[in-house]
Amino acid sequence: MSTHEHPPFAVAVDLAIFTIRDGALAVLLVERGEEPFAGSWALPGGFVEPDEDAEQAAWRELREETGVERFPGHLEQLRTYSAPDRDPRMRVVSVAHVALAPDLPEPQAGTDAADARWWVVDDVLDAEVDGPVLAFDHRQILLDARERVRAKLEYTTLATEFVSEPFTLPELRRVYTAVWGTPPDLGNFRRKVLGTDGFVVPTDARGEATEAGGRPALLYRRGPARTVQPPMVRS
Amino acid sequence: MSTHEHPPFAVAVDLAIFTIRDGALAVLLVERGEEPFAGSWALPGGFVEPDEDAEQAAWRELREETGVERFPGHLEQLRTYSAPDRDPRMRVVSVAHVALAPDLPEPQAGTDAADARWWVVDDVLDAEVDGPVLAFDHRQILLDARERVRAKLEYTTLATEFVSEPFTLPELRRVYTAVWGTPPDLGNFRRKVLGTDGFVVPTDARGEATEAGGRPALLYRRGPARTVQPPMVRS
DNA sequence: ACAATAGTGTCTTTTAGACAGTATTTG
DNA sequence: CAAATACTGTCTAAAAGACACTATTGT
Repeated sequence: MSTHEHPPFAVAVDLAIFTIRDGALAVLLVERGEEPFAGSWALPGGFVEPDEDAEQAAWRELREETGVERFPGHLEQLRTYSAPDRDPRMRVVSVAHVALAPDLPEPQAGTDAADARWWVVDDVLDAEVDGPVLAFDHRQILLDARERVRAKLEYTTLATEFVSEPFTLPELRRVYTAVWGTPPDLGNFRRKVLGTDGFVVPTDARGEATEAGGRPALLYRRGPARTVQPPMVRS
Repeated sequence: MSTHEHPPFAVAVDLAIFTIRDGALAVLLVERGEEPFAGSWALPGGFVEPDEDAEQAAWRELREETGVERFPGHLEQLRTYSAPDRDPRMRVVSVAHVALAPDLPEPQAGTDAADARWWVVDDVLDAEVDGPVLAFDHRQILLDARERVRAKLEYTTLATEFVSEPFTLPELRRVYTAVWGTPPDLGNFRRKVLGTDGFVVPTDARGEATEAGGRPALLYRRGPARTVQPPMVRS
């Protein structure tokens, strides 16, 4: 490869930050205050600085956009989007990331963002009407990010990153229900989670019953296992 | 995000091009003729041009490096490597890709490359001695690429991209043997492949017996299925 | 007691693991 | 015929699917 004539690019990170809110998978979007796409909604993101790699930039943006000092969840690279015309201002290559976390506080609007809020993902992607218009290629990024999360719940223990410790199995099951859109069978779900070594580790405590009554659930913490084999299957 | 002060990056693609040669998984490497890492071996790659995205750049490099007009296999993005010091000359972000193909001709050395040849992947990554030294972070890229291929053979029909049509089931089984390092059980392998709708489609022809004799195998073509569910498992 | 939620047990079906056997070719 | 390779069948074990049942809480 030649060391000459490599055109300059800007390199950015974009983040699909997911959480579970009110039993649904939600994503953090910011309303753009400037052209292009002023008034549209976008995934939070920013440029990679000279002394950091894409992952460090993503962690930094994660703290800035959520207003949390130490982000409590999981972050991983999704893929890179590099269509020449994806940003009309200039050539920007974006290294998209997926982040998961237990319920986070309402976000702070950033300096360039008119507003920032959680959206129900299915309302953004699947709604016939009323969904926000997403800027740039962020609709595609969000589609890919949702599919990544759906797939990873099958063969990893990632679902535990959506709940704060300690947690109950019904809580964990609600994560699957929210992400997959349909609840896994109760008994089979418990059998799979408890039968997978290191998925969850029991505590000797139990949670509280709701106002309406009902048996309090046992509390668990995340186990050391990262994969589930054979995978849990979506029907 | 600010539209000001985004430092210039070069954006490159690097390719882990895999094929099966003599029953082993092989990867194409080029010997570097220039500093840095002159004399080391590297994954083929090049810079992304102003009017193309990373995938187009990867297809272009694929044709250039293999010397093939229409590359016959599969290409997908792996992940992006962006450590600030990964290239000592300047800031280069690399969008790595994985390519698979049936046996390709011996490669042509490119303009900057002193030499180019196929290497057995395990000799490059696992050998205690004698393995080539890989330039930049290409050892890590190759490790990630091999793991991607190993994993994808489990839950996709990608193995068929390693053989040319028409092919036999014993040929296809040798692909799994090469990639996983251990042969899947004969009967169970056939049951799984033939029992997965659209994995392979039979032809009415059969192949030729070897010189040493033996029953000729039936010939198949790739089917429309892209995923295998439940997955084929490595023991 | 009843509603609500958590948790257990069990029967059936599907699939993988292991491995023995049969079939068809060349020399 | 033997050697070599391709292919089939079968028994067992593991796991998932479906679904009924028991347990513990609040009002």
